[in-house]
Amino acid sequence: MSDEGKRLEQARDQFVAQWGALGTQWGINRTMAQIHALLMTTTEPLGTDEVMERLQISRGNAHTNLKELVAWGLIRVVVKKGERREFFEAEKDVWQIFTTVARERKRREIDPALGVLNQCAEDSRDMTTPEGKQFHEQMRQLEEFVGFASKVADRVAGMKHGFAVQLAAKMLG
Amino acid sequence: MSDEGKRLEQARDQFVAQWGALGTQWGINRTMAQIHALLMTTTEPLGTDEVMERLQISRGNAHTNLKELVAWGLIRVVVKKGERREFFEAEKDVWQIFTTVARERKRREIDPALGVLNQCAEDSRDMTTPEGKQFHEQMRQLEEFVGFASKVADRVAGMKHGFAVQLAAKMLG
DNA sequence: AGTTATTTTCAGTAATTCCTGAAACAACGA
DNA sequence: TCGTTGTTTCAGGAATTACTGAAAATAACT
Repeated sequence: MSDEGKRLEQARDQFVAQWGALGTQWGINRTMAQIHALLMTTTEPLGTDEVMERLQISRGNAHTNLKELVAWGLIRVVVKKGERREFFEAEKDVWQIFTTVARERKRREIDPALGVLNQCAEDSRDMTTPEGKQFHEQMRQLEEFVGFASKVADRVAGMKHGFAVQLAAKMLG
Repeated sequence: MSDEGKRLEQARDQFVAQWGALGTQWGINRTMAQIHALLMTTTEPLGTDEVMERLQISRGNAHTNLKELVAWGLIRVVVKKGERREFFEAEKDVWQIFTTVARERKRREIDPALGVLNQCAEDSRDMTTPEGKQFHEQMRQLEEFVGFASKVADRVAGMKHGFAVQLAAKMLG
């Protein structure tokens, strides 16, 4: 292999390893983050066996996390003609990746919180003691804020890239 | 205890339990989230023993997570005069809570990612093959986006509540 | 100084999360 | 139909993370 080929391989390995470590910080399991990193930096779609090989992981592990990434919408199944097995390729557009992750995190982090807060605010609506009123008020404020965050997330995740850049430029400017 | 007293206690227990469960989704350990929920909905500052009692946890666990919450800036140490032991009270203002969490998450999730991407983009700057160029380009785009997100996060975390509401109203309107 | 109250640390254990490897299953062609 | 190739599931084990309980350290008082 060419010299640059080796360097690329090394750089990619670096990225895969470090992105995997970051994943754990993000509450995403290491393998999933590693597969994502690998596919994001590979032009050709890869099959399960190649992923297993490159990351030195078991078939079950590769399978589970590939499917999970598909469920998130971060990678796609690709069928090559003449090939019976499935290949996978990652979404490469950064804004797309961001909106996908944002939607998923909202679904998993914000929406359930909103449910809890709704419930708690409701259950304490008619309390009359100072302590009870304070509790209700705190729940109400949290609910309001999280509901608000939810709307913002929806709006941002629905934006076209150009529009988001414009908005953010205004914010930073 | 009064009837409403019991209902409040139940409501709070609900909140504490569910907020704890949510915490795990957020990558925060259950106990830490529970203590935070308890203190957020309690007017009087609580001591370590009371926290242990209310959540049925060990001293070590209570201690560690109280200190962790202090480190995050989500709760404060309070000294009551005439009392030798430490008491803790939570920040109750929702916008304060949000900016604190935002800052911490940025520090733990965004900044390290930026480091990795910087490195990888740098290491691949001079690659000449198509595959190498593509890799570099992908790193560059990720780096650009995450750097951008970093700035946005700083800006938002530094905003006064009123200004943020205004901005968001514009976004949602 | 000694005594008591409180905080901090940490070795060992419990709980949770993740991964492996093999078996079961499905799809296809001969 | 059967054999082959590829996919999916899952019981058991490995790795990680969280918690306990008690001992050590610190601080405050007499």
